[in-house]
Amino acid sequence: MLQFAILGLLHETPMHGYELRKRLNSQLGMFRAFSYGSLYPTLRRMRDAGWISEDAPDPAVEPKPLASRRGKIAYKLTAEGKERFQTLLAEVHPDAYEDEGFGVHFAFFAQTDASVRMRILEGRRRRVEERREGLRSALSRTRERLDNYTLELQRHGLDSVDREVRWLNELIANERAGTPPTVTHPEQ
Amino acid sequence: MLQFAILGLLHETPMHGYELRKRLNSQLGMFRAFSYGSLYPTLRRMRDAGWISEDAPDPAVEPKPLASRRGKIAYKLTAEGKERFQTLLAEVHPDAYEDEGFGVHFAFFAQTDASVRMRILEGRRRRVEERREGLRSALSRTRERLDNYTLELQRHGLDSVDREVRWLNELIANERAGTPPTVTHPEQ
DNA sequence: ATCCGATGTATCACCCCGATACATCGCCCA
DNA sequence: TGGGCGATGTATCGGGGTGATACATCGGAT
Repeated sequence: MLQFAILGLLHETPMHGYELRKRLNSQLGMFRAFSYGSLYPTLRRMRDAGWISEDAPDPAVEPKPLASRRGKIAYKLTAEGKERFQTLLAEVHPDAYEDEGFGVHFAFFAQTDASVRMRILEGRRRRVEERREGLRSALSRTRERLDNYTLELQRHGLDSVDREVRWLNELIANERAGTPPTVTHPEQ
Repeated sequence: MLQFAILGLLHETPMHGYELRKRLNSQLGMFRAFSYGSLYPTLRRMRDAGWISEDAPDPAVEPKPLASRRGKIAYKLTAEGKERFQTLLAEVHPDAYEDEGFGVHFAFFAQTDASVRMRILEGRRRRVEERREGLRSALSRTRERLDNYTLELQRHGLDSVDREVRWLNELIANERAGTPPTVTHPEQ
């Protein structure tokens, strides 16, 4: 998943690891936050796999006698990396509508085929509706046994899930109407 | 955090690991789901720490020549475990209003001191408001550079955060009014 | 002149998830 | 009577993520 997000961001422009992490946590974030402890090992794995290449800008402009001279590294996609990204964009693996992956896939919808967009949105809706039904029945089953705080927590969780279903319904309706983005939100 | 949740559930009644996991994911879940891969190691750590003890019901009712006879284990709190739970209930560590811990702490509010409840709710609100401001400024800063899908994702995230702030405001107002639980929700 | 926060790369210990294996039990229905 | 099947139940393992930390540079503000 992190790999997919990195491919997508580097598809726009080459970037340093640091900038990559900032974009990861502001654009795709909100639902997921990545740390360096996962970013750098993942970048190394991707380089070894051949999806990306590293540009160490100046080999020896300032040779600095200190041995610990760590240079800045600009990462960019290789041809294989671009191909890999297109492949991932086109497939509708369950990852695309599970919690961890949906946000990332959605963030790249502008580059995704319309039919794939629809399949992902519907898969996600189905997934969230299943959870909603599970919560509903659990709540009605245990309503008496729980104190009011626990109950309120359940209710709030159920509300959140419900809200996401409605959001997905709007998006799906707009996709069908051929009005993909720009849902008219009254801003507060 | 898992430890706190386990202490709280075992505080009601002794339980098997299996039942424990079910309760964990239905009552405190919604925001977090625990797996056996974390549950059993955690139980072992807690047993070693002395918070809980294991009851293997029948030592040798049926000695079954098969060596692989794994018995059911009922976990229950020790005196130290109860004390530990009370300590955790009383302290207002940042964990209590970070994402991972807030849900669990809230679920045990019925057993929590009123002043601690208030401090946790206010801490959580502050935390979520900070995030909201971060998102707001990030959104207005990058509004032009983003495609409409990414924008819509940001907006939905912002809405969610906003909704949580309003929820916390209601809860805090009710706490102040001395009407702790049972917020009047019109049920759909 | 100096301090400080942002930029930048990197690692480590600890923890958690998802999948899997294995075993028993209660229940239905054929 | 038996046979299947889903729920109950304990347990582990690989892969991977988090949070903290270390180190280094650089531009700007005081």
